[in-house]
Amino acid sequence: MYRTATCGELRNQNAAQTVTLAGWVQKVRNLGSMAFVDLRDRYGITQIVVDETSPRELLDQVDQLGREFVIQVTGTVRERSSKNPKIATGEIEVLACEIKILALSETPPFTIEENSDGGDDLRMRYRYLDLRRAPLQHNLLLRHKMAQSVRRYLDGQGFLEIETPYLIKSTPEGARDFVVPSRMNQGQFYALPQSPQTFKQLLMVSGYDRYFQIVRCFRDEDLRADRQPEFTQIDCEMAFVEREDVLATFEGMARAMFHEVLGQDLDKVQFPRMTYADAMKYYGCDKPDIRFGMRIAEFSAELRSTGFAPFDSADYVGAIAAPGAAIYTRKQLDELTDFIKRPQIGASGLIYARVADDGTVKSSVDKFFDQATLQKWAVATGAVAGDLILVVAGKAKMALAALCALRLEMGDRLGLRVKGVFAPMWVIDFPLLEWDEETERFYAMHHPFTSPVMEDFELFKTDPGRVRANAYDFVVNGVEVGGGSIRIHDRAVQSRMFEVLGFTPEQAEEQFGFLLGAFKYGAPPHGGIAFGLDRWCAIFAGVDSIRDFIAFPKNNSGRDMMIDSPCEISDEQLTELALKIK
RNA sequence: GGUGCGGUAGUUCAGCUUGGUUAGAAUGCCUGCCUGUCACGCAGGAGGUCACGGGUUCGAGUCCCGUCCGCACCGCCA
Repeated sequence: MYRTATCGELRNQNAAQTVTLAGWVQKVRNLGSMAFVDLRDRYGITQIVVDETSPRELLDQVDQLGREFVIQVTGTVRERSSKNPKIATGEIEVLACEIKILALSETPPFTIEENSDGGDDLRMRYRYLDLRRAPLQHNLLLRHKMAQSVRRYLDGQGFLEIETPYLIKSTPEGARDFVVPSRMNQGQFYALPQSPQTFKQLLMVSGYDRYFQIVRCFRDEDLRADRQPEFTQIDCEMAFVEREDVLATFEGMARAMFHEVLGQDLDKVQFPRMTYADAMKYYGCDKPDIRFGMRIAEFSAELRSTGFAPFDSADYVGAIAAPGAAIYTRKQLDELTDFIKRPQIGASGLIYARVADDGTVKSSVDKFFDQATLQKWAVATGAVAGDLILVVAGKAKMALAALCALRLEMGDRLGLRVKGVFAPMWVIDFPLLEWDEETERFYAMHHPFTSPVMEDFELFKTDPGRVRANAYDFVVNGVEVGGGSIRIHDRAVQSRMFEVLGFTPEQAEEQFGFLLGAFKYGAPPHGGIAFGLDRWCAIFAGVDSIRDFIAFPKNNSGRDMMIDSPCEISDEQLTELALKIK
């Protein structure tokens, strides 16, 4: 037996017991005729001591230990004469009588501590060392708890966990596919699934009316802090349901997770619902952070022909009021101006107005607007004495994006985006279709299997862009954590959808014939949702990047820096696959 | 595809704006001393292709151009 206890469990009540511990050497503190060794495993750190009562060779042995050596220590638990309240085992130490080295270690390239001195690059290359650090272990533990919580809840609701294939078929819609060449079918390729979408719908046709899967999905698109080429979805589908059934079921799941994982019981009232149109209007994006107000007020119409060129020529003028920010200095305002003038946003400028203590409004454009007009700005944005009104004008898309970014920036600066506070919500009534200027055709905003809101069905003929989708996103603190829809289960509606998307019947048949075929044999009404597990973990931990919730993530350019992939393959492999690299 | 920031000791960084003696700090590492440490302490030591290539200059870590790499963002992500 390698150990009788872990490094995190011994307390005063274990005093006088003989124990054997095994773990990694965190630190050796050699004081001459006595020495301390911090022994670490994933449960904690226990102090090993060798003192004047110990045999001389034990002290010599301790002197030979290096960081990250794996050792096994047998000794007696005793109360410390000077305790350390900072660690759980700080009351006790183990007086060693035998130390065995199980494995040597080279000096690691960075410190294996709470706050490592290693940079991202290095930590990724030595991910197996990085994963020894407590913060990473806590992250993976959090992820484990979330996955368990999901399974418990959904199992309790009668959902079956069913696996779907990873080697499937490439489709042109949506994200780029990762493809896998087939050796047995030369010149042909599998694609890795962007999501198990069509398979879960087929499972509904097959009568498994409640399905879920915690499943890896693959998208060959550029990465971000919150986007990895392979990521994990909590993928769910239900039959014989309407939107309300889906929302209620998964609101329940979210509550269970908040309770079980974070110990937070959310308000009993239903999660707020907001239409896509309202989200865009008041928050400038489809995933608002509603932990704080500062809603966008539009006053495009009122400000036309006032002689102020940036407003007169703009097709949109909007503003937000930052509470208490009237004290902002010129320098801070310049920073905000630069912030929205960045090429990523591309606003041409920022107009500001301060609300003084007496309620008068003093703006950067006083020459063009009288006090009565400025007062209207204050009323529209809800600004009161001490607030700062920030106005952006320009093309609607850009101005709303700028106001959205500005709102979040001010939220951060004013400490309104409080860690540990969660504002879950549903965004509903997304547009079904999105017009693409480049290819001059409609694309499905969600995916081509999303059901339109039936009362909008007639608009298909006249104004397809205005058809709403029976789709919904689950948003927490400004992050899209999940999304889903009621699906089309009617062959005729599905055909109509493909038609609007510019598919010929032949193309539709070739790409999705299996689904259309299945719908011939009795497809129940169904709908579902998928949540991004990695993102949900990051949200719960209050950080922006999902990388530290994935054991072995990829870097910015999609590389695994540890195993060094992707990499070239041998000529033999290429020949076998009938592939040629040009 | 694009924008911004960065690349200097094992590691994290300073130095670059204003080019000029032997490139510094902290930490880690090594050696010695040390009986209650837990960021142990004290003394000493080793450790550098200043990412790579080109250019400007009497002279480049420092200025310019290109390349590569990392990070963040825009496009993209049904």
